[in-house]
Amino acid sequence: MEKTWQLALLKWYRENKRDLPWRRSRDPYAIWVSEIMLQQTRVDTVIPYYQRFLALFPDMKALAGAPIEKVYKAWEGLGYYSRARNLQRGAQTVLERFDGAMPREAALLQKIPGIGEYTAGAISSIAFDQPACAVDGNVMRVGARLYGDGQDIALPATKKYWQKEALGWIPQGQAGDFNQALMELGALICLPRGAKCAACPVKEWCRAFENGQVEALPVKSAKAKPKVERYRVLALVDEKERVLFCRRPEGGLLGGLWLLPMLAQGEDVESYIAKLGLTAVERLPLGKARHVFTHLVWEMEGELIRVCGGGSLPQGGAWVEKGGWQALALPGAQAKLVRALEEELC
DNA sequence: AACACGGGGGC
DNA sequence: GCCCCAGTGTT
Repeated sequence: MEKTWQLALLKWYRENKRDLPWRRSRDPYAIWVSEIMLQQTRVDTVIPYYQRFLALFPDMKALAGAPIEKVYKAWEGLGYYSRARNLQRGAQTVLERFDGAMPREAALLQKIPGIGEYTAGAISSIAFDQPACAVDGNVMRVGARLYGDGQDIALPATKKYWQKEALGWIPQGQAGDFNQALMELGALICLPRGAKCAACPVKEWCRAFENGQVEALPVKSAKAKPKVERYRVLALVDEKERVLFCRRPEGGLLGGLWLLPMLAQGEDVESYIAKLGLTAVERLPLGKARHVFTHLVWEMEGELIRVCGGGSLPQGGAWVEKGGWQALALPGAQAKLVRALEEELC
């Protein structure tokens, strides 16, 4: 054990790192986009989105000036849609408040919408080689095992602890590679379950490996069970074969995305239709669908209702021609019902 | 400190 | 079906 685990890890990273698209760029904007996409999202999922997004919005100005609808469409299916909105707001912020140049210091980066402690440290270290830490779930897992630490990583206080520790680990002038090396170790070797300790470059230094505690660490307290909500999903189809979609308000669940109107259990379908000045001509079931969010479950029952007449539109509502909804950003939550609708209409 | 906020992958 | 994840913003 002639050297430190930090240098062993760095050496391993340089020999084994994956060839990822954002690692081919030194453009802070490109690195920023990748870090936002990678929040709570796996590398394999992100890659195609990243490439499409950079082709669509190659620089900060292109993103800042784009219609938000296009930004949402590019994000469709990635989830956590406030990331897309904040990324654009962030680009506008950098152009207006920072003269178009990304700040180098983590503390300044954190003033940009969508950039929190982790992402500020990641951009500062990776794009600018500033000595900042970037502590995420991976880094806490690696730390907990290396040091045999049983603190609950679900607690904010534990994150604070590891941020302070991780700052002290950074080899002089190599923050970018070192931080990426920690994440790479967490992603490839020090897995949540089934860790590949035999292939680990720092196993000689690992307390959990030494004590047979690898699977027991890190400690993470359980989250509350998701709440179940039941909805009737309506595909209202008018005489011209147009379908009513509603755009969700910004900020909340699926903010900015388009959905078929949903009625909570107990709400009356007839009166909803009547309120829009419509008359139901024909009704047929579209089947059931279930969608699980982190904190919520939607149990939906779809119904196609052919209507005539028409007066008012609901909040955020619009009649969309058959097939026209391909251009809208639709969440995965209703994908099954929208497919069933398409089958009925063709 | 707790909660809201998506979706996909692994077993 | 259950668990996990390259977090941030709001309250």
